[in-house]
Amino acid sequence: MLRLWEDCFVEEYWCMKPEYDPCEVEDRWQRAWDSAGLFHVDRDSREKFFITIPYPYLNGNLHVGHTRTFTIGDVIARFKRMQGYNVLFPMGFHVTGTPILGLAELIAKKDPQTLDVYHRFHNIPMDLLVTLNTPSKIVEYFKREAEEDMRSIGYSIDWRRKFTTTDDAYKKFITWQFNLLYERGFVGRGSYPVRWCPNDDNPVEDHDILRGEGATIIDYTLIKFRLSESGLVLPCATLRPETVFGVTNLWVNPLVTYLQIEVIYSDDRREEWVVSREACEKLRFTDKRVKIVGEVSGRELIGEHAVNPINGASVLILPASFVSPENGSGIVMSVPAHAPYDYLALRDLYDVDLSEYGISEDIRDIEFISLIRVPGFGEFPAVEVTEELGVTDQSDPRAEEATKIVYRREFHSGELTERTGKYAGMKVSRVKDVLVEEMMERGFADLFYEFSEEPVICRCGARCVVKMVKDQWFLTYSNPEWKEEVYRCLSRMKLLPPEIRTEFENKIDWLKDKACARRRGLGTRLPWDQEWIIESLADSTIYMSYYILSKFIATKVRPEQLTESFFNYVFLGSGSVEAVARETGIPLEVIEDIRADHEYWYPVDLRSSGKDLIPNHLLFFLFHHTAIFPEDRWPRGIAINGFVSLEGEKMSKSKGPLLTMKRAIKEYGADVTRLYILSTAEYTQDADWRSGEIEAVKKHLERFYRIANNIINRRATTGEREEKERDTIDRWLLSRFQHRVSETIDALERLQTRRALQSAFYMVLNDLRWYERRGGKEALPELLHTWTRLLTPFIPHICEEIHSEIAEGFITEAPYPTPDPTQIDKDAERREEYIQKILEDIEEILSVTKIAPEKIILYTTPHWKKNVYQTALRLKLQDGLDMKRVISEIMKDPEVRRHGKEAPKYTQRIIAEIKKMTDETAKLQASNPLPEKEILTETRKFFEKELNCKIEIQSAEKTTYDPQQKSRHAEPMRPAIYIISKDSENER
RNA sequence: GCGAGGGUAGCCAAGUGGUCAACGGCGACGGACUCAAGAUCCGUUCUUGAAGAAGUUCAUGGGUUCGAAUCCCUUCCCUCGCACCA
Repeated sequence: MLRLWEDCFVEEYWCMKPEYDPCEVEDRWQRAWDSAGLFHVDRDSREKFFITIPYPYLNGNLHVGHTRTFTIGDVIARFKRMQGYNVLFPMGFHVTGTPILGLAELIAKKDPQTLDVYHRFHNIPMDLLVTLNTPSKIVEYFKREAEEDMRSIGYSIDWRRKFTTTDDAYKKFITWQFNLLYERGFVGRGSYPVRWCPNDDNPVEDHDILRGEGATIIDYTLIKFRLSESGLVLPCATLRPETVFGVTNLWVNPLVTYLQIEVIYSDDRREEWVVSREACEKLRFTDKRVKIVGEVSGRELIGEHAVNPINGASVLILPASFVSPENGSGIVMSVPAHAPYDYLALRDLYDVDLSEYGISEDIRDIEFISLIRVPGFGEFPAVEVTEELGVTDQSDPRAEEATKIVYRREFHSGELTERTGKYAGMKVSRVKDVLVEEMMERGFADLFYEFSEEPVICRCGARCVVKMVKDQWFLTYSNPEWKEEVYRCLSRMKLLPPEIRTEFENKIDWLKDKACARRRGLGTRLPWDQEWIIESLADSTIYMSYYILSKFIATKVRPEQLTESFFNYVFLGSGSVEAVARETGIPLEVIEDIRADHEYWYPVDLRSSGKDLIPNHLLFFLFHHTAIFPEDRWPRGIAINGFVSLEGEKMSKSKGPLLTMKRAIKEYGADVTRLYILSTAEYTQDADWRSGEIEAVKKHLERFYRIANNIINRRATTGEREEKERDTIDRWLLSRFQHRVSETIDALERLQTRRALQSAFYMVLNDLRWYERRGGKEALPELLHTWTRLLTPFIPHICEEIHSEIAEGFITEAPYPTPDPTQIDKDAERREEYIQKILEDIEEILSVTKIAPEKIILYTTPHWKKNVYQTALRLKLQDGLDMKRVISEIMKDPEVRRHGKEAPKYTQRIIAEIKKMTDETAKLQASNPLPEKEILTETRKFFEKELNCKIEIQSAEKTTYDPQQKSRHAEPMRPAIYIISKDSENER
């Protein structure tokens, strides 16, 4: 390697610019890579590595958040490429769905906020921005920009494979895929509750919501009590259907006017219900129809009796102020044993005269019914908790707290009692689903949906509701067998960081069926029901396989030739190639070529992505792969990284603040941006982009360039290099460097770009500081040669630039360094540590004593201490290091005996020190003790330069000058120090 | 509420049983260079210390251990996700 470097140098005239100009350098190398087609990869005999990053959604420019995820991918792609893999790193563009449509509309109507954000934060000139008023113009614009950005930051992407998710060929691919899913039974149809704006007549998404963004849909059970006389249904909404066994009465608010309504089920069953006006409105959006029949005042209901469907018990209807017509049906079932509100409301009535409602019974006679057993509580947990907290009445805010406590305890550790018949002994947490299902079957109950917080207001100003969307198509992710397959897939995958495995497992459990088609937006139509457009997360689950095909589109294959059998053959290997060739008209060799490419490249080895995609895209990515592909084509790895914030603030595409990739590159250059984003945070940690920090990174990179420049320059001007024996310091530098190399590789294998850069960049820079301080020079060219290669995946442009001065060819194609064990020199490392330690000690003494030194004398250890030290080391390695043994050993030595007083003291201290030592170090110290005197003599000049005073080396064995008897402190590896002050009288 | 992750010096952040007063970066301070500033380079940066040392630290309180930032438990706090939306 050194040869290469020299050959090139002696002859060629050095032409590297002394000042680093990122713009010029980066552009030049990007063009060079491109024209050499470095990243256009095809099937060959090498081992492949297929890495993908989720394609960006084109409703804006790429920003520094994308930059993080994509750059991590590029580093791995470049790293693997240099390691000799045939690396495929492709990119496409995601445009299906509604946001681009929405953006086009906003721009078309010149929405001021949108124009402002896209102008200021997305850096689009205003005159151009206003022309982006259709989805296709938006897609065209951002597609061009995104590719340009990714090129100008130096990503090693095979651009021949790019595509857009609305391309005809891609749509064929999606159609094939959905037909397959449908055939294989992964698609279902049913009704679905969604957040809905009645004014827009559309589902609302988070960003459509003005108020109540956090609201989720909660499913209540509606239990149908019936009035004893009229048979009217009094539906009671509850989150705890199991407590139906403990109902003692119902609650109605006497101040509310209820509606009597006719409820018509989709199968034409009819029932008459009594509910609040608000509840009636909510019911309009369910799959039932409602007709108002009349009004009933709360007062009228109170005093009547109703029948509990579960056990036929007759219960009294009582007044309660806590009952709100806004919640549920406006009628509440009362379970005083387990619900603090019910207990309080009942207690509040104890001394109230209810005769105005025609109630003559004594409320105190109502017996509480205990149906849940909880450890730590008696029969009536609600009563206990209420009393404990001292809740005064039903309007006391602490009633809410009491409710939470009881609910939580009962849910997690409660068990149903005999009172519940066949459910006795079941855990509360398990019984709900079973019970509800059974009650629904028997017509005792129904489902009812509510927002977790009210109100939810749409951007149009209307109040949103929960609507049942009928005949919705969905992917049946809840299918346990499907989940089982995904588990199997996951269990064999490499996940980075490893902690995210539980996250994935939890999310697999949690995943329910998911609607996969919408009425609005860009995308592919559902093949068997053209009314619907396939939802955009559903159409981007296995598209990585499409990259393999996309290379052939437009050159060898036309979209209309992409038939079902074509896909079945190239992706699944089913059918015959002859039949496909006949059917499609695609030449047989081309089909076989595509098939072979698929077999070669697939599966995906690593998908690297932001953490926001775990509960959706990445999960679907796994589900669909297991559904469509055979096991050997299932993904092999996923890596997750965190977000990027801007000076502590969250970025937002639609509201700002936002820093685009374009602007970052323009301001700092591609390599600085890469270096910064890779080194600022690791894995799932969020990175905070700070201009102060990136400026510092820029300076570091400039320093790197300067160092390289100096090395090259010096060589070039010196001309011939005299073959010099390597000094210890050269061996030290190269030895340290081997550790840096192995750590960098280890970190990269785990995708720890931050750790990798700490080692490959910052640590090496620091090593160089010491090296230079020690006067090292000779190892620099050799170091530079390997160092640039080590750094190439991170900062490829500057490395190419340096490399072009010292070697032939692209460094991008050069082999990645591997640690060279022959360069590891433990002695050199120990030597430098020894020197550093002495320097530190002297500096510490100087700073404490504030002596201006005239001269410093270093006394090396006396022989007898060396003996003790070696004996202790030997005994440690023989595993018998204790005071007694050491003493008895060393006392055999007459020389030691002569120091009989000091020896035990010293021994004791040295034992503690040596005990802490690793065996490896001990072995080295024992077998190969450092020649201290020799080292110090060699290093004298260095100390003199550093400390700016004279240095003298003496042996403690026989000193020539030691007025303060400092030499008695001398020990092996720790020479005694005596500092002679400039103002000292007793100078020699 | 449920789930996941986290709380380390002025700030960011590494560290998961001894080699840790704790990598690295920022900031701050000192020095070199310069007429000067900036840039650059070198060094210092918990406290105390007139000799290379000692003391007190890693959210909190307790425990395990010869030994804990690191393991176990308590409490407090922070971030993210909880869906049909990319």
